[in-house]
Parts: sequence; C-alpha cells; structure tokens
Amino acid sequence: MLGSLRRELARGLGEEIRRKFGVEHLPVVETPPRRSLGDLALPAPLHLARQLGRKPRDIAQELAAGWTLPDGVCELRVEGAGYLNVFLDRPRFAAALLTAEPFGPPREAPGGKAIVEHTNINPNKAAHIGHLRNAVLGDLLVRCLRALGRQVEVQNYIDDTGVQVADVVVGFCDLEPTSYADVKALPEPFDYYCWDLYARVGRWYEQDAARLELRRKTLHELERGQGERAEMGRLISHRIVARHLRTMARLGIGYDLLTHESHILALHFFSVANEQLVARGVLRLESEGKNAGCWVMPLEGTAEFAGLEDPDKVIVRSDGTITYVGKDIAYQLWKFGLLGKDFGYRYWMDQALWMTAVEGASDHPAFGGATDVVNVIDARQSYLQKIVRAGLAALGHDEAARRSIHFAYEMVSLSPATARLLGVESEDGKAQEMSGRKGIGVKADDLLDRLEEKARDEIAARNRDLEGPELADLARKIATAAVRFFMVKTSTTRVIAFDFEEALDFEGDSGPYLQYALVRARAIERKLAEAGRGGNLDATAIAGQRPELWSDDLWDLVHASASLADTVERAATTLELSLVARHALELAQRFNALYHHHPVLHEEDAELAAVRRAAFALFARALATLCDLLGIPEPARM
RNA sequence: GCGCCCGUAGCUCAGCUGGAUAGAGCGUGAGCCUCCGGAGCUCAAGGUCAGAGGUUCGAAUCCUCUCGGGCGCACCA
Repeated sequence: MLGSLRRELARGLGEEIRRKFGVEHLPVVETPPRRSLGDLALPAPLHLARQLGRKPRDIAQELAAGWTLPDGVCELRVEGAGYLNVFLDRPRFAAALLTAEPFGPPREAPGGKAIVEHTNINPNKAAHIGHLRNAVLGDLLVRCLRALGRQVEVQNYIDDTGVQVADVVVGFCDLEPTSYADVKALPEPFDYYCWDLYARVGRWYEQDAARLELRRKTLHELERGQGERAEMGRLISHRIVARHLRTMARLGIGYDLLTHESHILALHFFSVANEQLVARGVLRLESEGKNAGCWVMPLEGTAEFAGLEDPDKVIVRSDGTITYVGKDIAYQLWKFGLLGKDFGYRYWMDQALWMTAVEGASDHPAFGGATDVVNVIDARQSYLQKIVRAGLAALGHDEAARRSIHFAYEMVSLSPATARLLGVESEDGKAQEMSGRKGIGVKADDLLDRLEEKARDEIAARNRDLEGPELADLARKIATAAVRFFMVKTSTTRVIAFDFEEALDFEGDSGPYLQYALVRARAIERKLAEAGRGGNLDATAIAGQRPELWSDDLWDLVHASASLADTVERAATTLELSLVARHALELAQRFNALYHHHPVLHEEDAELAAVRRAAFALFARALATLCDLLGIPEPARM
C-alpha cells in the first residue's frame, strides 16, 4: 500500500528532475526519523547538489514548486538540509488501506515455479536446533514467496545413502548386532536411540581405525541398494525421516516432495549428467598424482576459485562412487528440467506428501522443472555450492547457474551456559559448536517439550479454568511462536549462540510477545461486538473523519502497518528474512505502547472511537498476516 | 597461506541499498492494574559504533590496512 505510493513519488519526482534540470535520477524514498517531519522523505536534492553545483535546499524549493503531487498526498515541505518531505491525507489513506488487499496484485510477472529446498537432515539421528534454524528459515521463505504470488515447490532432500546413515547401519550390524526385526521393533523415540548410537560408533572407530573398513563396505552396499546393510539403511532412514517430519509438523512445517538420494543413484541421474560433463570437457580423468583414477573438475584459472591449495575437485572417486557435488549437479540439473530424465513418484506413507521412487504411481503432480531454485544450506557449505553452480555454468547453463541461489545462513552454536548444561566443558566464555558425530547438541524435540511445558505453566497460572486438550493446544501454539521467532529474529549472517534461558523467555523480543499483542487487539474487537458495537468498519465514513482525530501515535501504527508488503518483498529479494520478524515486533511494540491511551469501548466521542477502532483493525490485520508468514499461530487466549 | 562471516550499551541484537538527535530486548534502579488482558507499559542510568587512514557537503554504513573472534578450503556431507 505504502509501496505503490513510494514508487509513484519516485517516478513523479524523477520526471520533475528531468524536466527542470535535464538530469536522469532515480530518487530514493525514505521514512523520516520523526513523524513531525513527514510520512515519506525524498533526499534527492541532497544527492543532486554536487552534480548540479547548487545548494540542496534551493534544488528542493525549485522541485517543490509546481509539482503535481500524487493522489493522497496533502502536503509537501522542504525540511532539514534539503529533504522533500511528504505528508499524507491520514483519513483517506487509512480508509483506502481498510479496503485494500494486504499484498495487492503482484508487482512483477511472477515467473515460473520456484523450488525451495530446505531441512535436508541426514536421516540417521534426531533433529537438533541447528536443523531447526534451517527449516524455519526455509519455511518462512516459502510462505513469503507464496504470499507474493509465486508458485513454490518445497523439497526436502533425504541423503539416505551417505556416510552418516552408513555409520548407524554399522552400529546396528557390527557394534551392537541387532536383527532387522528388532530394529524395526525398537520403541520410539527411535531418532533419540540413533543419536546415541551414532556417537558410540564414532568413538568405536577411534579405538580401532581398521573398523572404518566396515563403513566403506556399508557405504558401497547403500549405494548399490542391495544386501542386508542396504535393507537396514532403508529401515533406519525411513523411521528417522518419519520422526523428522513429525518434529517439523509440530512447528507447522511441511513439504511437497521428499527427494531421496538413493533414487538419484538408482535411476542413474549422474550417468546422464556425467555424459554431458565429459562431452563438454568439464570433467577430466586423472591418470596420476593423488587423484589418480578419479574424474575431477578443474577449478583453477577462475577468479572465483583463486588461491586454492588443490585446484581440482573430485567428482567421481577412484572406486567409481560419486561424491556429493556430483550427485548435487545432477539433482540441480533435474530441478531446472535440464537433465532429460525424471523420478518416479509415490505417496509418503498415507499422508498427502509425495516422495521420489524408482517406479512410481502413474498419476502424480509435475515436480521439478523450475525457473528458480533456492537451496537453504548453512554457510559452511558455501564452497561446495559454488562448485555446483560452476558445474552448471560449465555445461553452458548460465541462466540456470544465475538462478540457482544458495541461501546461506550461519550455524547455531551453544552458549557456554547451555554447553555446560549438556556436560560439555567450554573454553572460557566461548560458544561451543554442536557435533552430531559426538552427540553434542540440543535436540529439537527436547527444546519443544521444554517450551510447551513452560507455556503450559504460564497459561495455567493465568487461566485457572483451562485444562486438557485446550491447554495443550495453546501451549503448543505458544511454544511454536517462541522457537520460530527465536530462529528468525537475528540476521542470517550471524551465528546464533543458543541459550536455553534466552530461548525460554516469553517476554520482550519474543514470539509470545507478538501473540499477546494480537490477542489483546482481538479482545477489544470482541468486547465491541458483545456490546453491540461491532460489525464492519465503514471505510467511507473513516475517509471523511477530521484529520485531527488521527493523532501521531495512532497514525504511526497505520503507517507501519501499511509497509507490510514492502517489507516482505524486501525480505524475499535480499533473503534477509529477519526483516519480517523485526517488522512484526515493531508493530506489536507500537500497539502495546499506545493502546491504553486510546480506549475504544469507553470512548464517548463516536468519531474518535471509530478512528481508533480502524487503526487497531489495520494493525491487527497486518500483524496477523506477518504472524501467518512467520508460522506463528494465533491463540484464542493465553 | 587463501576465501567467507562477525566486531555497535554490562549481555543478546537492530540500524531500512551514505542522510535528520545511533535504537530495541535482557539485566540494573524507580514507578504503573476499582478503567477494552501486567506474557504489558512509563521513566532513569548505560556508547571512543574494535582501531587507524581515506572518499564525501555528510560515514556505524563505502574503500584500504591493522587487531580480535567464528567458519570453510577431503576420494565426508
């Protein structure tokens, strides 16, 4: 809403500048630091001063004179060093906002399908809070893109043939021999059992390096897909994925397709990709040196990969197996519909979720074939993702390489206090990295359990009458809000040092704070309805109210609510998703700060009450929309 | 050695593609519930924006260097 006005102002002023000074300039539109200065600010005169060799204020005066302003602007002032500040017609703007769609029509042609890949947890142990950051960010991105009109396909990549699964297979087959039937019969939580077993296998290898031969043997069987160990691998992977999906479902996170690495192998995706890679001369068979017998991708000579110790990346190992990068190039080609080969598909268990298959159902939705691909993968894998991109480009798929985005975010480590809680000694005051291999980390379900328990206590203390399923449901909603907000409130470029005490805090910068503000705004509306003063807001009447009724603080709330679409769009384009969380927080803070100065139910002046009600309605709609994007559920009470 | 990320209040973090008086939360101190929900609000204290140069009318923001911290640079992913 505010966005279209910003664009109109920028375009209008640009024309004015061209007409009066004969210069091409694309004006930026800012928000002034104080409302008394205006609703929007155009610093163009400051930018033009040097080029035109004139004082900014003079330029501003000249531009202001005779400029026909866009509809809805009621005043233009020259402020400060030479800003052109715009004041909006408050009643009319609020009225227009009341009847507008939150996101309006898509600004640009939405383009084709976008594939977002996230979660991607190795199916060999329980999900931890690092995986949670990935899934929560990925899911937020998906929700933002969909809100902006994009068609999105969500994929969760299951590496069911990798070393990590192999290690747990070794655990069940060699370290603690357990029959297939017994593994199948192990009680839940199966992922917790594997978490410990995986760590034990790691220590077991350390005691005798010869045992690593078992890992190699297992890995080969997993890749071939045949034999006892492959069967065991499938069982483990299946049971763990079921647990991961359940964990994510607690947070409202879901997927369209589970892509299995085993199917990429079984359907020989890489062979097809490999033909192209060899034909194009992207891969080279090494006959000597440390990479003898391997197919490598030479990276030297490009600025992007300058300064590497070893300028060659192994794609096919000397034993004929394929590295992760090789598989990922093939997978990436498939995502863009460039491989010339497709998976089979079938339902995952009985849910409305699809998974890849070797031979699948005859009738299934079309997967893959996207125009844009976003891979949500932590920043430690940037180097590998760059190689995958370079592979696409080397095959001549420059467009696909350009549209292949690695959404890199920093990892989650443990605060010293939390590390100590887990029995890990941390060096003086330093954060401790998690390690699945060592079994060091906070499990996602443990965190959720603790959050729900705390939420239940907090709710029960405030609402004595609540119990049973209703209480459990509210607790789940509040726990979801807490963890999801925690994971997205900080910039993606920053390492999160996870701290239990901070994560369990429902006050201040937190998900429950947002929920509380929303619940309170809803309560006002409910009370009005109970008093027979509810019903639809009359936009025409609002538009005609005296502007003085819109005090600055109420107007600020509306102003902030109106930049929702802008913020979401900026977040989606820059992949700085914390903007969504921060905007929601800003709205909630503004509302909390002012609502008790602006009674609605007890206001005798009907016009003033109507204005306040409209402001709160606009706020509630904006915050509810943002919470929806953030995956923060709205509790009926709390 | 090379590459990426970070350094802003005691702690955790914002600071909108250079702009108006650097802001929140936690913590600390003092207040606010006969009045639409106190998971809230108000006020106070708290800053060499790591450091040094440079560009600019203007730098926390851009450039260079230095110092700290994190993470990468496998026939693991």
